[in-house]
Amino acid sequence: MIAPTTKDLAEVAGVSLATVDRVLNNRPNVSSKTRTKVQKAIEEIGFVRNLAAVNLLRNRPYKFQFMLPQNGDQYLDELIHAVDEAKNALKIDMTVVETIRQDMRDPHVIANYLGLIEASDIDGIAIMAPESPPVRDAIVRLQERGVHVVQFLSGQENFEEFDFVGVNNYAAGATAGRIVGRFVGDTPGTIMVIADTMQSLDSIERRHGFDEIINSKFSSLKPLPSLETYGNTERAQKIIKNQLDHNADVLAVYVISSEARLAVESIQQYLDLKKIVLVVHERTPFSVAALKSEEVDAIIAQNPGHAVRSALRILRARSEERKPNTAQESVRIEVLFCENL
Amino acid sequence: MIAPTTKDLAEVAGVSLATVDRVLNNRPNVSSKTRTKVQKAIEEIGFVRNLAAVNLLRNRPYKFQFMLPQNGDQYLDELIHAVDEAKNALKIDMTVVETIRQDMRDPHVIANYLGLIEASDIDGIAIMAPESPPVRDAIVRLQERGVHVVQFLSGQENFEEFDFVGVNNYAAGATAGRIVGRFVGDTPGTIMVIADTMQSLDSIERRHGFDEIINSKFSSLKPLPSLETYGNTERAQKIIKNQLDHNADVLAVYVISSEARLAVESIQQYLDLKKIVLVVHERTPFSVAALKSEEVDAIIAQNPGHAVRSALRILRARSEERKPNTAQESVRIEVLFCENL
DNA sequence: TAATTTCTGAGGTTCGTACCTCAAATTCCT
DNA sequence: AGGAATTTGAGGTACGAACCTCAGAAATTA
Repeated sequence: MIAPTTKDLAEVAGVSLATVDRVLNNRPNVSSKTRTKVQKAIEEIGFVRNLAAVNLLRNRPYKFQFMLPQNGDQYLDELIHAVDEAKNALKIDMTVVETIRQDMRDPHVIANYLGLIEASDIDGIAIMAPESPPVRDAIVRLQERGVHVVQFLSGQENFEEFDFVGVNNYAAGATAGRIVGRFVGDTPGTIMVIADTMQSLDSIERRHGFDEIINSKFSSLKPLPSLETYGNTERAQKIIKNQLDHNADVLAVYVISSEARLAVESIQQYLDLKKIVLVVHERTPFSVAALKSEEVDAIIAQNPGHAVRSALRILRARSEERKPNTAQESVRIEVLFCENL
Repeated sequence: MIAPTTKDLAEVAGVSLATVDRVLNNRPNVSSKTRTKVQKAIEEIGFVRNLAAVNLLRNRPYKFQFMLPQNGDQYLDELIHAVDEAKNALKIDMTVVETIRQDMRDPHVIANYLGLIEASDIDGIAIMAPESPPVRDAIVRLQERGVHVVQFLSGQENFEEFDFVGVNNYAAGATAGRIVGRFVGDTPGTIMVIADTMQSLDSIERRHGFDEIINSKFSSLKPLPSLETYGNTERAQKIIKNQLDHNADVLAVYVISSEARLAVESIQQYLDLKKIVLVVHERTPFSVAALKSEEVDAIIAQNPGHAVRSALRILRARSEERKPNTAQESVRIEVLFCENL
């Protein structure tokens, strides 16, 4: 029942400890015959490296970074807080985490920063940056230099080849659609959709998922064209008012962006939030308060703490040349009402 | 930046390594003056045991048990599956997990089994057993014998003093109430509530939470008295039919138990599931299929994989004399629609 | 066959902590 | 002050894997 060691492995394989070591650590000068012999023995006795021993010998903490946006509102604060919590929890775990803030508006700045990172600086990085070709290339090169990368919450397209932590935004939008549809009931009317910007992949995917459900399941409802606030209150109010002037029958509002405050505070000027169905994304002090006061009807959220830990587990696994546990690492689309906060 | 070792600690405290060892491992024959000196040094330099070294030296896997019910349906299968998955994931982690099945109907059998466990047998156990005084006592004594215990999903009352993994059932019931209320809309009518048994604390708490929300927020709806199936199909059908005969205006059904199949299949005989609002607990193949076919409108779930990992992390932390990370270990009340499965 | 290259084995050291023994120093008690 | 009890120090071993060196065996080439 006791775990086999390299010594047992050597014995079973009929080779010396030195050879076992050469095979396990991919050192040169091993005949392919010997190599297979050892590998067969590994299978046979179910040998697994003793991580404690490896880490002890390593005697250097794993160093990971989180690259977060420079600008944001409450959801960004939540993320930063989640990273800080992880820092404390990982003190015992030979892991050092630091947060880097980047202006995400210019992909070249991001790509440039990534281009300067060497494997000797950090073991891995979790990147929350909008999709863009320069960033994508920088990530690929970064990985080639031996730095492990996790796409964090906001991903590059086609992330099969990268590790990704975050929700399926299409499904998140669809979930929002389901809730809006069911909560509104049978009354025909329109739905306002507000985003920070529709440039980002996240917003686009959420919008697609939302429309798909509304159109297929709740055809008495009509989603209006997306409004983009660009983080500007005046603009937000103007375009909202404009859309309302042309659509008197708005029954629901779906706020697509992760930061809901600006949008919600803007529509509040023109609509009675208690009379319409309002679905937003992400749990923040603002959205929670609005949910409790029943102005917001549901929050679609991805748990930042979970996401951060998940990213760290993946980076850790990659650094130790293990496969991440995929079952554990998928971030759930949470639906929050005021009862299950 | 490099982590301080016991050697550094000894130096700062102005004592020998042997004394540091005596303090760290609570050995006798240390003057209180010396003890405080060392403890102050620990604070000062922020010393933390190097877990890798401890585990290496320990050279024995942590052994944990999950005590699950003997009888159950699909949710039990999910739990067992989750434990099995954890087994594989933890091979690398010096952790051995085994599953024990117990007939949960007789508390004395459970208490008796727990009474035979010694700290030399296992390091910790996650117990999923209904509330009862003999079990409660057995757990207390088990802990006194040095075996770490986690209440798993189903807890003894007043679990402040015990570690508990699972959702707040009052809140889970309230969430179900919220969904039922919002999905039904304004039509007045009654709600059928079906449980396996109302003997268990879980069911009672869920029912309370459910009633609280329905009565306070959706007063046009009237929850009917709980029906108890006792896991018997014939009985279920009989009592359901009986209640329907006296209440023609059933608009919704809330299935309280973790195993929804029996109840849902029974009401299906008498009601068109697509016409009523149906909320059930726990994600199982059955409930997922029913959700997809839109017979079930929402699933309130606690993720078994998450719960299992959480229980194991707590047991591990306790075994290593660490504080569990409470933020991470709370199990969320998940709300599942067919879009966010 | 001899010279050369490639492979394998034996043995040592290191990481940080736990646990051990034994001697020496300090305190306590009469 | 003397003896006993308590407290402290010095030093060792062990855990499992990574990495090192060096000698010698085996295979390959000339």
